Amino acid sequence: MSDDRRLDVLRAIVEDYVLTHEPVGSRVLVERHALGVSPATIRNDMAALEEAGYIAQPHTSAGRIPTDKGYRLFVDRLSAVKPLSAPERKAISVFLEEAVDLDDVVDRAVRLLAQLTQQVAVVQYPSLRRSALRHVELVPVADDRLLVVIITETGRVEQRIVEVEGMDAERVVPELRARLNVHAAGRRLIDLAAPLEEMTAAFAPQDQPLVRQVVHVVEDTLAESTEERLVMAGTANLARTGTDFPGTIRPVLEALEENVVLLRLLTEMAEDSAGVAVRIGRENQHVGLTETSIVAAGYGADGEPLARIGALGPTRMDYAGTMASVRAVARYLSRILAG
Amino acid sequence: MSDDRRLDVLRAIVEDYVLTHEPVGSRVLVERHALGVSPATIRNDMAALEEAGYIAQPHTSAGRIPTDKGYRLFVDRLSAVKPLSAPERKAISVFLEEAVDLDDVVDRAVRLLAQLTQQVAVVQYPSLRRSALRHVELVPVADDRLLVVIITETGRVEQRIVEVEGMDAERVVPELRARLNVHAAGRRLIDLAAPLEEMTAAFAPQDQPLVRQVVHVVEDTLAESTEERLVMAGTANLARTGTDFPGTIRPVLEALEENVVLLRLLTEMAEDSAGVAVRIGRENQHVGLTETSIVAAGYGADGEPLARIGALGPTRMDYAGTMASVRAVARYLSRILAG
DNA sequence: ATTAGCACTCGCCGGGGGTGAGTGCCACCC
DNA sequence: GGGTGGCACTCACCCCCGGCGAGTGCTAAT
Repeated sequence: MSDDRRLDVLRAIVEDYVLTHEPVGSRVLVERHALGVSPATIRNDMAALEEAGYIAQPHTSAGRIPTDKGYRLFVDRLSAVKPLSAPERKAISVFLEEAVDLDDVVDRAVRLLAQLTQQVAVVQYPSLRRSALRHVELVPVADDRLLVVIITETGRVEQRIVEVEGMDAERVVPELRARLNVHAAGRRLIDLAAPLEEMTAAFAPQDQPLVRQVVHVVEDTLAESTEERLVMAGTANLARTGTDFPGTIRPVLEALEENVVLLRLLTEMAEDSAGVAVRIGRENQHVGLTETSIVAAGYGADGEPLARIGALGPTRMDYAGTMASVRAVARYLSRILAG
Repeated sequence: MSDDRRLDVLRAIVEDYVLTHEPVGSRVLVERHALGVSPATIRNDMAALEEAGYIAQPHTSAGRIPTDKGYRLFVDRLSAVKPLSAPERKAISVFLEEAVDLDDVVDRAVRLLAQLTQQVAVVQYPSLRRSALRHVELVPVADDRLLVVIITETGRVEQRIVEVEGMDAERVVPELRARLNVHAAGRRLIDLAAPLEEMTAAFAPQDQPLVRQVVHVVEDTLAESTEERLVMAGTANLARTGTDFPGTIRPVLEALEENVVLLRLLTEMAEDSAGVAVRIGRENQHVGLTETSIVAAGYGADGEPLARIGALGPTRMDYAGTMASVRAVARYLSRILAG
């Protein structure tokens, strides 16, 4: 028995099932794919594939459907990411380039991805952690309140308000603003700690509390909060076919509202050689997502991605197409942000 | 025939139907409500109510369900907004007061409302249009790029980047920053036009393009873009019962993704005397929302609301409870933002 | 190793009768 | 004239059942 043919059979089953949403039997398999053998032979292969856990039967007299394990093998070894056509790539590029600012870029990217994949699309905001600082601005807005505005190389602006008692705005703030920008400009968070510590030491003792507070806020803002923002589009695609999920899509929607869950998932996902990561069905431990698959890719600088984008849909999805779209959008997003 | 009793019957039908999600017949009506007459009498009343268009029969041998018109009468004349209990109010207040900044307030409010109503909750960000300006900050970030940061009385911070050729940052920007803050501080958009025009005229002719551009951005930012932000929670509640919507919830989810549609809807809705506005079923022209009702209320200053919040669910919803929750959250939101 | 043949399983579909909730109407009562 | 009991009627829902057919696993032959 040929192992190659068995894999061909698995590939054919996945492709047919994704297309038709119906269990696929041995006869249609030989009709639709040039397998060169009879249905009986296929049946033997299918029995072996089922034994190995790659496919399953919904009930006795039905065809086979792929298991999570079957999809995994398909994704890892049987499917090639099919590149998009030139016009498609052109359309993506043009659409994204029309964006007027970062929010618009992200918004367009997520809608585009939802449209392309016909799945739920998720875009994580560029992470400040790995993004270099461009400018810090301090604005006193009341006797005891100081607004800290942080501008990054990616064009992102974050603001925080710190409350400080007995602040001498006239004297300290301009100096702090100047020093901060000298020490911070162009640096990434990871390179900031030492220079800022040095800078703090240079201030007079009575000003140190204020300085420390501001430094803390700058570091804090870059480190945490902004990594947590993401936008989503295409949730309506979940309701496309009633048969896609057992019962309701409620648990999926609930999981999607937990941004924390999604963010953890995205950051956990390691990319393979093609730059795309895939989680299939129960590989997602989260209870609401055991019937879904997620395709994700990083964007930003090539070596070290700033953030990730992803597409989420039923395990029975067009992996090749989805992976191609996710990768393409991630690449154009990187290009836009770099330019 | 007593008109009062007919209205009692309608109220009883709405209440039972909302509770059971099943067409309600004459017998259960007299069993569950102290109507004091026999089922036969109720049947006559029901025939009259159906004739008048307030209720309908799904099929010949079924009970009655309310029509949109029936819900409308119920909301307008038959239901009192039932105030929340003291512990409930306390919990709302405490939960919202724990918020650390505006984003957090809005996020907590929307989740809270979704939880309370078991519907989809929507919160519109406080509108800058009616919010007074606190401070404008100008930050040159490159030779030809100027960052404009706008801070409002509600603590909102908006930023825009304007591109200007041949900007003399050293000279003009500080002056413009100073003048802007003198002329704009504490004013609402509606009061800004004249002072800004005057201010612009005071600048040297060669600086006018820059000044006009910045003024334009300030006015623009306050007028439009920021009114368009809203957050949503509880979409999973749409999938609670499969029977709530004919077929799928897909059109509803699609409509909900069109923020523009929701924003228009919210701003169109006029509040009644109780401070709550209700749109029922087909009163929402938007095609995806003809099977849903929306309960909305403004928040912010009492006279002139800054923005609106709303709860959206199937027309068959608990109007009294939803209206109470929406009103309560709106009030506490107003209080938090004022404090 | 592959294949044709064959018996077997079992989900799906359509038809049909029974059931019961609910109605509309009519005659009657106060 | 409004309210009521009685009654025939309608019709969605449920369950049962038999036929159908897709698909399988097994076996024997090539």
